[in-house]
Amino acid sequence: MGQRIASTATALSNDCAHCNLGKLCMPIAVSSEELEQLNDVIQQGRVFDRGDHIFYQDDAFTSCFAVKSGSIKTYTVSEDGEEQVTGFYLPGEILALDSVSMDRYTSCAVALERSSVCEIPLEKLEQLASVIPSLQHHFFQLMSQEIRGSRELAVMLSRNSAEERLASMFVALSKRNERRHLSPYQFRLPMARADLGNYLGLAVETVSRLLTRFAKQGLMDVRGREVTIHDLEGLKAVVTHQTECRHA
Amino acid sequence: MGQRIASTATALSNDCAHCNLGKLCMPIAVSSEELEQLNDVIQQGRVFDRGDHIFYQDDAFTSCFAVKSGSIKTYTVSEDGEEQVTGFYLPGEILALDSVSMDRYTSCAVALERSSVCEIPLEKLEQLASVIPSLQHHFFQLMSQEIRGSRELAVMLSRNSAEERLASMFVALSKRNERRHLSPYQFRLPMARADLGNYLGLAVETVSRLLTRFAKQGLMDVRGREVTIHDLEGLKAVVTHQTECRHA
DNA sequence: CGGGGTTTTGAAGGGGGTCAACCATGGTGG
DNA sequence: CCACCATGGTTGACCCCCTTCAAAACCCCG
Repeated sequence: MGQRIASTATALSNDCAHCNLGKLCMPIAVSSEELEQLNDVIQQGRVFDRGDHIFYQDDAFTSCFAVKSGSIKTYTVSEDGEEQVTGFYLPGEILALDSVSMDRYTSCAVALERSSVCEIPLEKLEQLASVIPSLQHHFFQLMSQEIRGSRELAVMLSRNSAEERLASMFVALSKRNERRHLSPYQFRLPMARADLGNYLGLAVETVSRLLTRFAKQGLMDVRGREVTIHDLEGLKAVVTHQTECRHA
Repeated sequence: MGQRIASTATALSNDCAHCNLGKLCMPIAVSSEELEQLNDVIQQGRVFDRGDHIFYQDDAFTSCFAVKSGSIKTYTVSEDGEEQVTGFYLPGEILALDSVSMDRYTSCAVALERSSVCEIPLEKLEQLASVIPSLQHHFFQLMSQEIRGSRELAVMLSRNSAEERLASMFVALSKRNERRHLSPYQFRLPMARADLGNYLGLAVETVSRLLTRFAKQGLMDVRGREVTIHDLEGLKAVVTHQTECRHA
């Protein structure tokens, strides 16, 4: 590992070595020379305001994106204009891996709050990955994880009740915050209830009703966008215990 | 039992260049020298009988597998013993891409009929992919497609009615048969109704009821395992037209 | 303070799950 | 060759979870 403390390093840390995320998105052991090459490929930290789009569905595909700060929502628009939320991305996570095999983006990506995003041009990345085996390996891993994640989501959406889906979502959000060394018990909800419902295949009303139920059960609490999880284990129990709860 | 491609001289084609699938699973332009290297990596055509397992959940992960003939079902087993079907794989398709980032397989894989399967040791493949850029590129594409496929599945399972899910499944099966240059209108259903239902998040009874409904509507027909699609466009219409059908 | 979007709450109705029974099919052994 | 049984598939009745429709409450910012 190289030295992390450099006198010239600023809050604007304009390369992967000094990214405040540590190596969350690129946790690979690369030499400093290789890291330099990676920096030539990755364009650091473009900023998007709330509501700004990183890319639109059917735009020509060129790059994947890593979230540096803030949060991003991806969604598709069907021919009848219906919006379908396909994912939420937090710092350290990578967007558009599902578009790699297409020449156009398969979804829109919009900032849910002021966010900073690094661009990873795929062509250059592939060239570099041929030269740095560990980088190739890492991208295989990343994509494989993405496959597993989507597959687990599919299973959850097909088998679990509304209650289980929502609990599972908050458990996942909690876990993702912990990964970033933030509190798994208290965090800001980046998306609206409607987005949550849309993503989970539930009506907004159902989401709302369940959140009040969770609150009454002492599991968690959402005031506006401020989430407080009182009983993480209890939430996890809701996810797995298929419909065993009595609603007295 | 009456499989078309079966018993004749397929055992002789012991390399990718002469595989009767053409380049369905490895549609890359590689030189003959490179193809030879690929053959050194890929172990051709091990045969599994109906019910045989290619791998089990939690086995040490070493390889992905390409289906050469037959059909494979993947499924997970939860701690309470429930089986969850996660995928069906036909000739030219690749299994276990979701386990690449794990040291153990995340699901079981079992042959639904007598099947032949090529083994692709991942470590060797990664080494080769570093040397052959088009191979690396192809695997990125493959995995990206897998991500997109799972994500589409998730959306379908979360938003579509039972009718739409099942219609969508048969449209997909039809497409996959067409890809293999087989009839998109007439094929053998490799899996049981229960597997279909489990995969789609439906009760067996629902699958059965819908199939008889589709038959009454003149859309398609399933006698035992023999599928005949009478009105492919009609089926596609069922998938997209969210709940517009009148059930007279 | 007022307006629009978001969230919550209530009532009603349907899609699909569950339970239960019946039927079809094919493999097996006498 | 057929009786037998096991597995898989079909059909019916009932009921509950979740969606839909409707409206009130809330909240954030101008």
